[in-house]
Amino acid sequence: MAEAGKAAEPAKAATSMRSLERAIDVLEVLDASHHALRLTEIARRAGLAVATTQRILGVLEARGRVERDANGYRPGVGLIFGAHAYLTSSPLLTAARPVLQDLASATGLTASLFKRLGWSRVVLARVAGDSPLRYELPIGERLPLHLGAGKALAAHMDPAELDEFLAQLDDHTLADGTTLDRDDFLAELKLIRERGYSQARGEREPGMASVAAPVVDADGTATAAVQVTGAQADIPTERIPELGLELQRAALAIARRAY
Amino acid sequence: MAEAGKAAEPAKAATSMRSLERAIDVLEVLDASHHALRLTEIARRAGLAVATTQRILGVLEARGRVERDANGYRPGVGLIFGAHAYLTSSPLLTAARPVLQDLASATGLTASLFKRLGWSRVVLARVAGDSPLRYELPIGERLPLHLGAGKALAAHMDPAELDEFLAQLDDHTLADGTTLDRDDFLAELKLIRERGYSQARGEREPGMASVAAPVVDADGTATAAVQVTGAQADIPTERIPELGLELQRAALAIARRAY
DNA sequence: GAGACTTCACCACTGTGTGGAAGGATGGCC
DNA sequence: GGCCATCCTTCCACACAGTGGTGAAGTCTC
Repeated sequence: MAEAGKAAEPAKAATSMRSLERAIDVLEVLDASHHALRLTEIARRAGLAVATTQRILGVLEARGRVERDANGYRPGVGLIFGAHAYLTSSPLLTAARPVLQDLASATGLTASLFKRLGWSRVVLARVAGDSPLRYELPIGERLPLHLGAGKALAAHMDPAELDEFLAQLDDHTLADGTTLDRDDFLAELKLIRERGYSQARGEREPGMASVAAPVVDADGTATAAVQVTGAQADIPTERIPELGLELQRAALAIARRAY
Repeated sequence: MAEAGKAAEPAKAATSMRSLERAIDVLEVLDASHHALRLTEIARRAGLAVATTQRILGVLEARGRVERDANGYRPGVGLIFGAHAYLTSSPLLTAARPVLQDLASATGLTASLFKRLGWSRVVLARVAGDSPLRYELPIGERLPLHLGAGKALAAHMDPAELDEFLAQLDDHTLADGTTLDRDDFLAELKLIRERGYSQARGEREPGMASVAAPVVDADGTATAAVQVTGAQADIPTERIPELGLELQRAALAIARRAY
């Protein structure tokens, strides 16, 4: 059991602390759905007995981690604190913020930092370049690892992990419709590793382009990456090597301050 | 036992699901501290046995809700999802966003929405007046209920609750150093209730002023509030009644759409 | 290199968390 | 208006998950 259906996570370790584990499952079900869910539905998705699910939700609600109305349960305000605490206490982020600022003003593009989590990446910070509008809270958004700047992270997975990753990716397609060819993909990752930065044009969002470099931590693993994005017109091919270099510098600066 | 030391929460209900309850305690300890904590310290603050605490932290770490390095444990990236899910799925927020936008451009001030949680309030959304919104670290910030716009919420607590609130407030002081006088405070709350909006000048932040109105939900309780803030010079006393009216309109608009 | 501090692994006991089933509540349909 | 289908809630007895003491292994300080 325990299969959430998304298959978006690396293997789940068996552990003691069943109830806690299950509570987190419930929370993840809620986080994944974009609208309110009814008790029965949550129980089904989490693979739990209804009574158990209800008990868990009860506690979570009492603690403000979950809210409910006539339509069912939704994530609750209490969750905000955790995020706020993370955003203010993470050394990675405090290190990255000024660097992103510099990157954005130096290049005129939008600079962002994201971090790997499971088989996806999360946007942790973003600084818009000059183009003022960039409405909304991309922070916390979950993006794929195999598209756009995600490749900078995929390129630095160790082989075993990469296999596992590709295995669960098989049925994905790029935004323009083309299917992902395994060999091409591996070749590109190799190139990224050699060059030290990744680039993408219209992969995740049509008309957009991006360049990204991995931030390697003390262990030498790449769990985060810096990125600049802009309209394809603003990132002509000949500008890419220069941007790549600048991103590597930025990544290094972040790593040095954070770890 | 169970006393976290902060006394910042209303009475904790006794419950089944001990382990989950304790896990949340641990998370709250981490959320409250602005730097990494060691295992022993967390155990102490949460009032738990070290072994227990370690088991909990182990699970949380495996699930990305907690991170750790040589200095101890910190909140983890996983927490971001919850917040993102809340910010995108909350009907209150989707209802409020456009209203805040309007408020900000109509008044030229900064408009924000916050919600009550325990004995404090949390900033949920903020739209800066003229300058297009920079990204919002303030989101998730925890502010007092008895200062500035918090009074709009305090004014609508029921008497029993208000008593409890005042009891745990006794040793607080205003930003300018003056102590809170209970009778004055109650009188002000009464005025706020009658007028429908609250105002403050230099209470929480010197030189700043604010006007706020409560958003009442379906049950008639005020759990959220809208607010505009600006320099004292931008909010002269004669402008306040007009602003108050506008805020009440905004609050009503939000309530209608959200509930 | 001794001392003080951590964190970690182990294990026997007991009380917590479990899930099935039965009782209410609600809503849609004929 | 009555019937059926869903969903939510409450209750209970059992099993096993969670507990916390203890001692070993690790790490930093002076």
